[in-house]
Amino acid sequence: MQLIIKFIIDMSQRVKIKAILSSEKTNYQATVKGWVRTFRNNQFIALNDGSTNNNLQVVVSEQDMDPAEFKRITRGAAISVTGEIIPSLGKGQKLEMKAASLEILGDCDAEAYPIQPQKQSLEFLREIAHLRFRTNTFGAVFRLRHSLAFAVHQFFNEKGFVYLHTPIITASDAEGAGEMFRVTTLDLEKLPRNIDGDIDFKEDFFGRSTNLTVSGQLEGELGAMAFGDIYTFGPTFRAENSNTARHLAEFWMIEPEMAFYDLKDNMDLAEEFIKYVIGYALQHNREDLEFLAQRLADEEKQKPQQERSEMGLIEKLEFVLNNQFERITYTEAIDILKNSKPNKNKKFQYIVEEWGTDLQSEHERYLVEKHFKKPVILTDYPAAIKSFYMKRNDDGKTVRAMDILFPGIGEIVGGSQREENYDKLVERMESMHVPVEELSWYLDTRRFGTAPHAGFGLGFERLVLFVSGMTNIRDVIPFPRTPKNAEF
RNA sequence: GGAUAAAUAGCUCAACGGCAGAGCAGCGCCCUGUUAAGGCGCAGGUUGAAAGUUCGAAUCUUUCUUUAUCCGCCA
Repeated sequence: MQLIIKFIIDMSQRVKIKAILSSEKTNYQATVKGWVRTFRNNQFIALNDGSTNNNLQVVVSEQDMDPAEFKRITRGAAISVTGEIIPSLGKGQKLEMKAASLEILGDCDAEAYPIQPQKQSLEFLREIAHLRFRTNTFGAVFRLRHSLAFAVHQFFNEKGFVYLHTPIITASDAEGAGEMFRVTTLDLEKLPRNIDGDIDFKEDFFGRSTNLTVSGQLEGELGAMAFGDIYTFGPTFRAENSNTARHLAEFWMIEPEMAFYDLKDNMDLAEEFIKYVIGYALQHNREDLEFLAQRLADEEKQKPQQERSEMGLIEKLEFVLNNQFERITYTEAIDILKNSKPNKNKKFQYIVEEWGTDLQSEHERYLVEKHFKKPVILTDYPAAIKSFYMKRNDDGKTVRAMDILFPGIGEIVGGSQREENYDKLVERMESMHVPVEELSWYLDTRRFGTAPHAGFGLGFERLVLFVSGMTNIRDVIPFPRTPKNAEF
């Protein structure tokens, strides 16, 4: 607060529009710099500088200006204005700036500028992702994204976690988390071959085959075995040909890994974490959320009655904050689904019949959106459908896995307690054809002072998707990478 | 990877076998305390691409491209 006041007093400094609008103060000189959103009535400039979704109304007088200069005040132009902040003479805003001097910093050809003061489709704006930040919707989304990222670090920092940077380039392709992108400096026109005719990766940059990471978990576990609690937060790459509104080829994942945690501790942390960052956004991004809530409400009006959601965006976020996530086992979920109406009426595309099959999206959605109507943590999945590193339960059939399912998003968190017993882990790897030799460094944690531990992965964009109320994951990352798309 | 749908002016859409249109944006003029300002006028098109059916195709058929939605993979 002190900083803001200092900026206001020092009139030679540029002041952020957010600081001006959030203060009651009037009758002082200030300089603002930003981009013209609209220019109404040859008199009123709606100026936005990205600090807030709200614009500052700048009042200019045509008579006081050089006509050539005046014509350059166009939608999209970057300008610097110095003037007095006064109580607005018109309705619709409390404050406005009476311009004393105005400088065009950067012209904007209004005819060629694709951002227009009307509803533009999200698909079109996605094609001009380099300019879409300048719209209200994307301004709100990406300020929100920033806040959520900041809250992630703050949460873990407050809890004493160490932020560990796990590698982006990795030589292990044994994690089974998905198809990988190859990293190479080999000349694709002239690939070196060994005696057997295979590609000779000894000639490659790292002297071996390398890929982009699909998960920092295995390296994260190494850190947890020293620091106790660590988290990673970095880009993750999956070369899956996934064409959905909730998959990206390049996305940001948060992966905490905690020594001495069991599955319950893991769930408790995940729930506390999600609630913390949502709470942070509610507290710090009220205006952006209110704008996004309105946008969502307008969108909902277009839908048929039964498809509309019962809660508004902010209401939905507060509901998540104030209610316990439902915790049930896979086995309980199967029972609920078996006895559910859509299963009995054969409304499900995939009818739930026996224990052991993986749940389909429609089943997850039924549990979350119809049955419990809140986030659900599913635990203790059949071992056969989960990864090699998950700890086996005493029943021999299930593993200590947990997936957190969110309405509209599906799986937002996937995690587990890890198998800390060397022999059991190796046995499991062998039966799942995971190359034991290649992961000897990972197995060393189980050889030297192994300890119970657990962790999870949270898809950051899926979190932003949920909090922003957007529906396509491509609209919550600045420059989405998806199959057949790596523009910008 | 599979299924379905869509593609018309810069943008958002209409025309659904018979002359391709509106709103917004742009340009010109007018108005001047506006609120995605308003008024009058002008300009803007190889209807995603290619082929076919037809007297006639934006409209029907086929192929391709791109996009969206759903499913699969998953965070």
